[in-house]
Formats: sequence, structure tokens, C-alpha cells
Amino acid sequence: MGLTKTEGYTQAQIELATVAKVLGHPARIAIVQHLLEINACIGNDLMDVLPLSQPTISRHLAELKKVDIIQGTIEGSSMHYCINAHRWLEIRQMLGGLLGMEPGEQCC
Amino acid sequence: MGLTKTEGYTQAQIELATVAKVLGHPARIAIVQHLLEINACIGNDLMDVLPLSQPTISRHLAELKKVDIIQGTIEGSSMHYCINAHRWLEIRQMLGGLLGMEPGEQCC
DNA sequence: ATACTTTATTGCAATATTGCAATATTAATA
DNA sequence: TATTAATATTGCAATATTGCAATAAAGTAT
Repeated sequence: MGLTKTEGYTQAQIELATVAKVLGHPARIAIVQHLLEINACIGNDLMDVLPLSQPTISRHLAELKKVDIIQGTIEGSSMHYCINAHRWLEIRQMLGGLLGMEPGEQCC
Repeated sequence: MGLTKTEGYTQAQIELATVAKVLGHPARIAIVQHLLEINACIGNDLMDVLPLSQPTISRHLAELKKVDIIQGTIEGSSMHYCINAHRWLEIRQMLGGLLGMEPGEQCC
């Protein structure tokens, strides 16, 4: 089907999975890392960072924007994208909550 | 194409994205959480936890096993699945490294 | 006004993902 | 041996994802 069922899960589980899924592509990881590193706003500079065409980069940016990892403002004829700081902390909490759980003793 | 390009990224970026992608489904989040919570091994009990059929659960387990988040041993005619503790700490480091980066001041 | 720059959108084509029913497999049990 | 139990695999069908070329849209500059 290609369609993920959503009934039967908690809202938190769906939210976690949605964010993880968006981070589940090397281009989007690279974009997020780049934004965090330079700590600034960018537009088309990403063409120099990623091995992808402009339309494809635009789509990855849209994915990141959809879950609010990044935000953008129009600046004349170009865009300013940056990490949504508040959301980033929220995601750190969410994913950190999962990652922080202790695996305990191996049993198999 | 549906095919993710891999040239042009670091190995770390690909590894991170691969793990995040596997976690990018509510069923797999639920499985991992369940395993971490009960801190034990399971087999088909997951049928009571997830709103999915047995074959579909089996496939999600296979996805998790592919990136070593879980491991399984054959126990008679059933399976014992549990979190791969060592790998879990590794993933915590990896994802934690990304999440730990500070977003800094908002600029757009 | 025309050309240029920058980003977004559309329209494919190829591949991947998700789900279930049906079936296979393997071990335990009667 | 025949039957049951527990998982895995196969074979679809439907939808999603990824990528690029072509085009659109909107501001800037000449």
C-alpha cells in the first residue's frame, strides 16, 4: 500500500516517527548540519554543498520546513533559511527521550 | 527515481540518515519503545501491541535488525528479540551528536 | 521594458515502502 | 506421523519518495 497506518499509535509515537523520517535522508542531514554549523541563514549556497540539482534541494528544504526543523523568510529575491531554534530543542527533547532509555542487560 | 544518491555525502551522514529512516515509522518506534520498556525478549507478543498483521510486523522487525537496532535468537520454535545494547549506545552517540549542536540565535 | 537572479512548482520516470493474504518453514506436541 | 504454533517469505496492489528537466514566479539590475 505504501500508506502508513496511524490508528493504534500514540500521538507522540507518530510525531517522533515523522521527525525521524524527515531526518532519514543524507541530503537533509547535510542541510541541517550545515545550518547548525554556520549558524546563519542560507539560500542557494546549498548548491555548492550538496550533489543535487536546485529543484531537488528545494524539495528537501520543503520537507524540513514541513516539520518546522527549519524556517525561511523572503529576503528580496532570495531566501533566508535557518534552524528553528525552539523546534530544535523540542526535537532534542523528543528524540533524546527515546535515546536516553537504557537498554539493560542483553537477553538474547 | 526513488533512489537516494549516496555520492557526495560523508559516511557518517549516510549512517545517520539510514538509522533515522528506520526509526521513521510509528510501528518501529513502538517496537523499540516496547523493547526498551519491558527490557526483555519478545516474539509474537507484538501482535497485541501493534495494529498490524503478523507478516507486516515481521517485516518491521527485519528493518530494525538490518541496522542492528535489535537482535534475535532462535529459541525453539519462537524468536527472542531484544535491543542490541551496544548498538543502541552507538546510535545514542550518533544522533546525540547531531541533536546536541546548538542552534544559536535566530536570524530569520 | 528587458534581461538576469533566485527559488518554487510541475511533470514525468524509476524505485522504495507499506500492508495483507497466502504460503512456506521449522520446531514442538499429541 | 499428523497437528499445532510461531515466524518468515512471496506475491501482489497502492501509495510514497527521489531525482532532474522544463517552466513559472518574483524581485533586481541594466
